[in-house]
Amino acid sequence: MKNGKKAPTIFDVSALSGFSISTISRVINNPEKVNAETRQKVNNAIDQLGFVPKAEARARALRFMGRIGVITPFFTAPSFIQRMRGIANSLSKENFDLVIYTVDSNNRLQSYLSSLPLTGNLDGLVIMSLPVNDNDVKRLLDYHLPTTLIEYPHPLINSVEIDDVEGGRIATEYLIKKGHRRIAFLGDSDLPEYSIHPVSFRLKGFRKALKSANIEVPESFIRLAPYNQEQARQIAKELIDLPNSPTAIFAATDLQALGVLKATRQLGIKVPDDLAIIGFDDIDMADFEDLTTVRQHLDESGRLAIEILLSHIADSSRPVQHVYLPLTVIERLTV
Amino acid sequence: MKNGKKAPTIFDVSALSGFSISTISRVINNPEKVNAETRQKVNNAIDQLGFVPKAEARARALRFMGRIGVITPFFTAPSFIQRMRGIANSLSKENFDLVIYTVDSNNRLQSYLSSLPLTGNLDGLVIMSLPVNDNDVKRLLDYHLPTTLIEYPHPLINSVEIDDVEGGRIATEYLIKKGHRRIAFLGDSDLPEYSIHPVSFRLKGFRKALKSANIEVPESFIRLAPYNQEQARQIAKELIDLPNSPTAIFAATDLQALGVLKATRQLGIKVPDDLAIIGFDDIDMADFEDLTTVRQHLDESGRLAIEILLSHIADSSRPVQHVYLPLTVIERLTV
DNA sequence: TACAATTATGAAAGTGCTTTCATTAAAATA
DNA sequence: TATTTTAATGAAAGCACTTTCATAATTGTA
Repeated sequence: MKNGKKAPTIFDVSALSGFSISTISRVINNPEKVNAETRQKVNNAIDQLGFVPKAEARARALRFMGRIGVITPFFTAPSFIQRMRGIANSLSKENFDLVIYTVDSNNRLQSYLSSLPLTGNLDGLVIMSLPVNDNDVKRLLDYHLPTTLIEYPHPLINSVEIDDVEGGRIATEYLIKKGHRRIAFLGDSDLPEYSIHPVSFRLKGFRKALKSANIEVPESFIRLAPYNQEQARQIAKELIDLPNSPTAIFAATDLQALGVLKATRQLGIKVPDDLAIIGFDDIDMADFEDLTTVRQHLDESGRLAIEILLSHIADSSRPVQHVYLPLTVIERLTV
Repeated sequence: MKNGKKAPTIFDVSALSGFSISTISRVINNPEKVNAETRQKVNNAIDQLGFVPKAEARARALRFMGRIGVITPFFTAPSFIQRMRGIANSLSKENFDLVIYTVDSNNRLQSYLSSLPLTGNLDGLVIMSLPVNDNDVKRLLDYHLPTTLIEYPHPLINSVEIDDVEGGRIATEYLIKKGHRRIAFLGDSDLPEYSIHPVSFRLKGFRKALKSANIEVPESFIRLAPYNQEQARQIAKELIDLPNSPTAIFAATDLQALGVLKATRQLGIKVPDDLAIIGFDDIDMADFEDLTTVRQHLDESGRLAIEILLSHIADSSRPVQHVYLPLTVIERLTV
């Protein structure tokens, strides 16, 4: 198969197969554009020589690597996955490879952030729901690695964001408009050090809306719990057991809202009559469960991030873009 | 530092500094061969432009980081995502990058399969729920690209599989043991040409189990529908409306089982008393919905695939491994 | 001071690939 | 059968550098 010689080039394959280098290149990159018989012969020659195209030469000729990196928190929350889906979908249409870097500690985040821009084997980077500091940004800029941030903004870098305060406000106002006065808030706690915490902004919006409406919230109505359904269910039960319990709960993430919903089912509480529930995110399951929620269009955020990124890769003179995704209450059956 | 332009090339530095590209190149690669004053000027120009020689960057990229590719069907079914999660999780613990190749057509699959082994970019490959032919396998082997298949086996390549026939049998027997005699089957149809179809094996198991138990199935009890909840819900309603309707439904995927479950809620049918439902896969949502199902431990399949892959990367003399994942009925509340 | 060495530089020829464009052969249509 | 389309191929022009070789300027030597 391989003879001990120098690494074979596309020219060797051309010589052995009798076809031009253009055809060899085609067999490798656009096999469907070449006659089956020819393709077969070329492939034979490739196999015979053990030819492996050099990535560096390829990148040089193409002027890009065809590879986008995504730095994302540990693959676990449904919302991350839906963003990823948006990213993967639009990327595959554009014929880019997707390289995923999962972050499970501050250390790892920093290590990615400091090495990735230097390696030169990425055409662009998406940083999802993770904080970057000025130093990281400077490096990204210095090494000309086009980047889009999702959820965490920075003035010098493209971003796709939502206004969490506003989102919290919208959700709460919706509840108020429906006549609720005793409204509880359920958010997540125990966030890992490397991650960001949008929920605290949603809480801010919650407070703001109530203040505008001149409604007092007892502190016992504001609860934080680890981000999972089990704990949310637990808290929901506690809230329901409170004397003068809330008539509505705003859960700052859908996952937790679903936990609350489950609690109501177990307790035989009627939703929305006895208790209204509104979530935040609009994950896939929200639709299935008919959960009323604030949609932030997760898939779209991924799609958009890629769109912006690719446009900046194509034309790096474009000005930095900061896109705000609209937030809307999706009315379903739980309020 | 950088003005919004394209990434500068050695030519830009040449133009700005007034020296030829040869000199620029020398300043970078053999600084001692160029006059100190010239070198200074060139360096100034380099700094001014923020020029980063691509090749050098790439050299630095020779960091110790491996790269694992995963070829996966279009990022959509929850089961794929859970497998991915298993993969991403175990990979992030090791020093490997994860490159994702999403397949949305036969063409693309073939193009990945024929080009990936050649590029030498990957240290290992996982092919998820996608069929490979002997030719593909030969290429993988010839180019020494360690590979693990998930769900679709091949004698010459590592694989992580489940026995779908057996799974269908288990689910059906479970229903029979619970006293059901009129059992319907709901599977998915309209599979894209490039994908595999485990559900047909589950149907085989279904038939087998019924035969062993001497139970006849009317053909009207065996239904296929596109893979989504909406259609599943529709079909469920039709089944329920049948004269002498089934007392149990085996949905060959959880997603469809959940569609059925939703139909029962809308129709006010009591589960499991009026209708029992069993699914297959055990996706996250199954737990939330208390769906009785056959667990195939999706996360684990991803984890295992990586484990096998890495061990083969470390020691290529290892014999091919075919691992069968156990299937068990997870008893929850719908049967 | 004449001539060889040395040093600093640029022109141009690679490097291994991709892609555009033109050409030819084959198929489809009139 | 003549003519337009389409498919399959090759020639050649990039791509972003590195390297070789030739040339000019400077220094060293007798």
